[in-house]
Order: sequence, then C-alpha cells, then structure tokens
Amino acid sequence: MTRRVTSFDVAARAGVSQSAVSRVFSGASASKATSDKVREAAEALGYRPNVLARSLITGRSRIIGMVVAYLGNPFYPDALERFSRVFQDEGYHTLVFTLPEGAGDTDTDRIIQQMLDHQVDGIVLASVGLGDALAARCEAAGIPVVLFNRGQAGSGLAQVTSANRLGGAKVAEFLVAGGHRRIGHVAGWQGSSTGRDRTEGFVARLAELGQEAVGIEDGRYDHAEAVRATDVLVARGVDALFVGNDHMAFAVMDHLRSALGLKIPGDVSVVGYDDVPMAGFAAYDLTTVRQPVGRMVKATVAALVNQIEDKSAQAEVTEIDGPLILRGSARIPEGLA
Amino acid sequence: MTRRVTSFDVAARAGVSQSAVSRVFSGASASKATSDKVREAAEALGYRPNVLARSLITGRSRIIGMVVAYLGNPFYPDALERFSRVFQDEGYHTLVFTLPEGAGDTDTDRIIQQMLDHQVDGIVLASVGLGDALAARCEAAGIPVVLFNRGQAGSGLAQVTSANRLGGAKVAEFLVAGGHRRIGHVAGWQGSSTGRDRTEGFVARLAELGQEAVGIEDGRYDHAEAVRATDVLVARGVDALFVGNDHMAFAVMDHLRSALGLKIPGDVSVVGYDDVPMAGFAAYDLTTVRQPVGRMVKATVAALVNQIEDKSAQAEVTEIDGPLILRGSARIPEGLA
DNA sequence: TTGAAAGCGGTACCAG
DNA sequence: CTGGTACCGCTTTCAA
Repeated sequence: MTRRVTSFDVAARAGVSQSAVSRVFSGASASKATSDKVREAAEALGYRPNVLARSLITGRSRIIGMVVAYLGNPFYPDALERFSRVFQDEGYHTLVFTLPEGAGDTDTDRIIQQMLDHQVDGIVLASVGLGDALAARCEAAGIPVVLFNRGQAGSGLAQVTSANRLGGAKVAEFLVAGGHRRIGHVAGWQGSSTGRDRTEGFVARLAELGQEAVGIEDGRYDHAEAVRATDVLVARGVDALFVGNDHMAFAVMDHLRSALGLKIPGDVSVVGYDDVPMAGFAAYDLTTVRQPVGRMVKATVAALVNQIEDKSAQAEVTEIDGPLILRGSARIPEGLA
Repeated sequence: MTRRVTSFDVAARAGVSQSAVSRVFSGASASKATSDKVREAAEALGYRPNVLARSLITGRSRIIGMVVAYLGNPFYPDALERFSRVFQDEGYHTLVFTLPEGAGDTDTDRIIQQMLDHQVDGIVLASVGLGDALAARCEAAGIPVVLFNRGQAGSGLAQVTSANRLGGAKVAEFLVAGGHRRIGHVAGWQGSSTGRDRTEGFVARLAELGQEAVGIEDGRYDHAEAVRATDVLVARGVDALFVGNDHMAFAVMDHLRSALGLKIPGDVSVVGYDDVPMAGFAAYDLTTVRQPVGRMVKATVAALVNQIEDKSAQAEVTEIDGPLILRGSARIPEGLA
C-alpha cells in the first residue's frame, strides 16, 4: 500500500505550485498550458483529489442522506435505484439509512444526527415523517430536506408527491364507468398524506357521481391488515375494490382468488396504485394507477440540488401531474383505459 | 445558520486545551475530571465532532461502499436493509451504488473509482463481479472487498455465499422423495457461481438417486427467459420444476397457472430458491430453499470489519451452512419438510 | 495526564 | 493567471 499521491506531488512533477493543481481540479481559472501540464502529471502519478479534504474546507460533502422505511414495498427499491443513479449523474452520492419496523422519533433522531455528523448536503426522506424538532435542527444546520412521496402540511419542508387526489378520482371514474355499483376501498394508511389524498380524491369523485363506497377500511400498507379489510368488504358484497397501493393489492388479489375463490375480474374487479414491477405478472395483472416515479425522483433531486446550490431557494411543494395510466384486467369501461 | 461548534469552543468553555477535548471524544486517556468538564461543555454547546476532519487525519472514513445490481429481485432490497442496519450497529455507514442494467467494466470501474475517492474503508459487492484489474486497484489502495452471494474462483477476494450446492442437492432429494420422475430445471444464470453451484448440486444428487433431469434451461435470472425455459421444459412433459431463484419462480408459477392452465401442485410441482418475502403470498405459496440471509449478511460484515481493523487478516471464503428449510405447496414427501 | 504544535490534503484569498 | 499563505477541524506526537 503506497502512500497517497497528493496535489504537492503533482505540482512538483508539473513544475507548478500546489495552488495551480488545486485550481485545475476545482475548475477555477488556469491557463491551458498549466492545465495541460498538471493533468499530464496527475495522470502519470494516478492522482485523484482527496474528497474529504475538499469537503472539509468547502463545507459541502456532495453526499445526500437518504432515509428509506419500507424496502419491502417494491416501490421503494425502484425509487432508491433511480435516486442513486440520478444523484450520481448530478455528482452526488447517496448515504442510505433504513428505518426499523416500528421506529420511533428516537430512531429518526439518531439517524438525522448521524447524517448531520457526516455533513450531508441534503436529505431525502422517502415516506418518513420528520418531527418538528428535527426539522428545526436540519434547518438550523442549513441542510435542505425533501419529503418524497409524502407530504407534511405546514412543515415548511419541500415535498414531492404525485397527484394522488386526482389519481383517486380517476379510479372512482374508472370503476363507475365499468358499471360497478358496490365499490369498496382498502385504503392506504390514513396516517400518511399519500394514503389520505388517494382516499379523499376517490371518495369525493364517487360522491360527484352519485355513489358512496360500500365500505372503507384502512389497510395500513400491511398485508395482513389488507386481507382483514378485504374480508370485511367482501362480506358486504362488493363488486369492486380500490386498494391503496399495489403492494397491498397483490395480497388482496391473492386472497380473493386463493382463499375466497373469487374470480378477478368477474366476481370482483380490483384496482391498485403505484405500478410496481410485479404488476407485470399475469396472475397479478392488476389494473393500476401509474405513479410517475421517474419524474418524481427527478423533481426531488432537482428540488434538493436547487436548495443546496442556492440557499435562498424556497422549499417548494411539488405535485407531479401527468397521465395517470389505468390498465390491466379489471372490467374495462368503454372509452377509458 | 449559526457557525459550527468546534472542539476549540468546547475547550474554551471547559477551561481545558483543545487536545483534551479531542482525547475525550476519541476515547483516549483523560482524567475523569477533565472528561466530565468537557462532556458538560460539549452538551451545553451542542458539540459534535466533525467526522470529515477526523477521517481526513485518521485515514478511515467508517463508510462502506456497497454495490447492488438487481434491486428488482426482492432478495436484494432485503439484504440491503439488513446491511445498512448491521453496519450502523458496527458504527459504519453505507454509501450505495447501483449498477445499470447492462453495465460493463467501464461502469464498475467508475463506481470503484468514486468509492476510492470517498476513502471508503471497505466494499461490499452484492452479486457483482469485479474485474481483476479493479480488484488489484482496491488491493493497492488497501481496501478490503467482500463478494456477497457470489463467488469468484481464484480472485483472492473474500466471499460469502450460502451452501448452494447442498441446497441444490436437497431440492433433488425433495422432489425425488415426492415421487417425481420427470424433473426439469430452470437454472439460475450459469455465468454466476450461485447459479452454477445450485445446478451442480442438484444434478449431482439427482444422478446419485439414479435420475437425470428431463431438461436444464438457463433462466438467466430473467422473467422472460424463465418463461421461455418453462415452455421448453413443459413441452418435454415435466412433472416438477426446480427454479434457480424465487424471483424467476414466481414468474414461472404464474405462467404455468395463467397461461398454461396447469395446477400447482398437481400437474407440476415447483421448488424455488431464496425465500424472498413474496413467498408468503398464498397463490405463490412456493416450496423454496431458505437462504440464511441474516447470517450471510452478518458474516459479510464481520469479514469486512475484520479485514479493516486487522489489515493482516486473510481474505476468507465463507460458505454459510445451516438448516436449509424446504416448505410450501409442492407435493410434500413423508418425513421431509 | 496535559497543552503546544505539527500536520492530514485540500481551497480561497492575497499580492504580484 | 500565478504562487504564497492562512485555514477547515480534528488527531497525534512530544515535552512538560
């Protein structure tokens, strides 16, 4: 293990000052002649600037802290993968923290603390709430935070979601147009903005169409809960089910078919939300609402980078709109889909 | 945004030297009196040591670089989650890199380079090969590498896998004991040690039991390929299928049922490998081989930390053994399961 | 044990 | 544009 090559080594070999080397690699002004000499020497020596030293003085680490909670829901690995890639393209790197199952404020606190210790330039919280105290700490430290796929009213935090209310409304339209008159709803966790918004949009549009849900049960984004909710709704004789997210929807369809012996579609139509990769399976050929994950991720990154680079930038609340595509095996109404 | 509190501030307030503060926080020798004064002052000021500065001088960042390739396969998000947690417990943090679909050596090269730039203390490659040149670079930089869930013969790299050969053999026993005589195999990618080993163990034990597979097709860990392979094998009249991993197995079962209209079990039994969370679905109540993910992760972390802390430690090849549990909906032989 | 001082490897401001 | 120099915040000898 040979000693690290430093900018001094490069300077010596190139016959310039160490400052010159620094300028060349930090993109500051330098004549072409100097630049060439330096690059050549660096190349020969295998020199790479020390990121730590740079961060120490500039005060920016080019590292983003990312907190993910539900990696069991295929939506998040997908998002994580995109994040890491997009950040990389922007010259940032991703320090990942996962939150235990029943994590409390203490856990979140510790994690945030660790991020601050590492001088992250920004934080992405994927479906994780942030206590007001912590938000304040981040603000005091001057670290931008963006909430991904979850809003927090009045938090003053930047947040990116998709048009969940609109999505919920579309599902209502879809099912009603499909001739369903006994529609049930296995809701996403009502403690989350995402869950609430979808439900709200759904219920509101249903009412506009002169209908009311046969029943609404909170599935809490949990398989077992979703199954329980399904049983309740099936007992009330639903002919269609709107499930708060695909992860639950798979379990629900599975339960309907295997345990309850119902046909989908036929006995009951099911519509999910998220369009996670698994939706490709034939047996789970779910009618679903596509979330524009790609654009959500890009918007999140943009919002973060924006705040990092321009400290005066406002924390904005972004709602990604767009063609929420419905498709799949539910009884498809004419003119829709 | 107030200026960061430094060890000097704490020193001033505690009435000691800055060195004293440093010692207290780096666990070096200090009298109880000093220690108390310092801690109190630190507490009052909200002081936290600057990780970057510390890393710069110590040469250890306490950051692990982790490269993941197939986040689409539920096995990996699960592993990632465990890694991040176990590393956290050990006082390390996880910098995540994802590899694009058809990533070549260039991509891996760039990623490794970035890790080196960040002075990671160690690298975990989850199912990603590492070119010899790159391995050499890591070695030169004195950075330990551990291959997770994939071996690379003669690489001299530390690697952790489970007993894949044994697992494959157990599947052979299981299916034969279940009375199957026309067994097919949708293999895991034969370019991977994991895939090869499972297949080898399977084939060898089958031979010992006086049987031969009706057919072996490489599924390449890909849905479409697995489905294609399934068609081929079904055409040959298989009554049982061993699929190289659960991710493919779900697609295979799905195809068998939905497209081909076969009953599982009944027309054909299916055994997968990995025991990813989805296996809990009733319709996909897959008979599967459980990989001891938890222990694999712990072993990987241990191997890495070991090499980091004791530079003279050997890069070991670990094969996690243990009760590979078979279960699920396949035709279950007496005395097994 | 303790404090003073020398770095770790860069960046940024300075005068030239 | 260039080189000299202070400094980022901490760890680590070294004497005292």
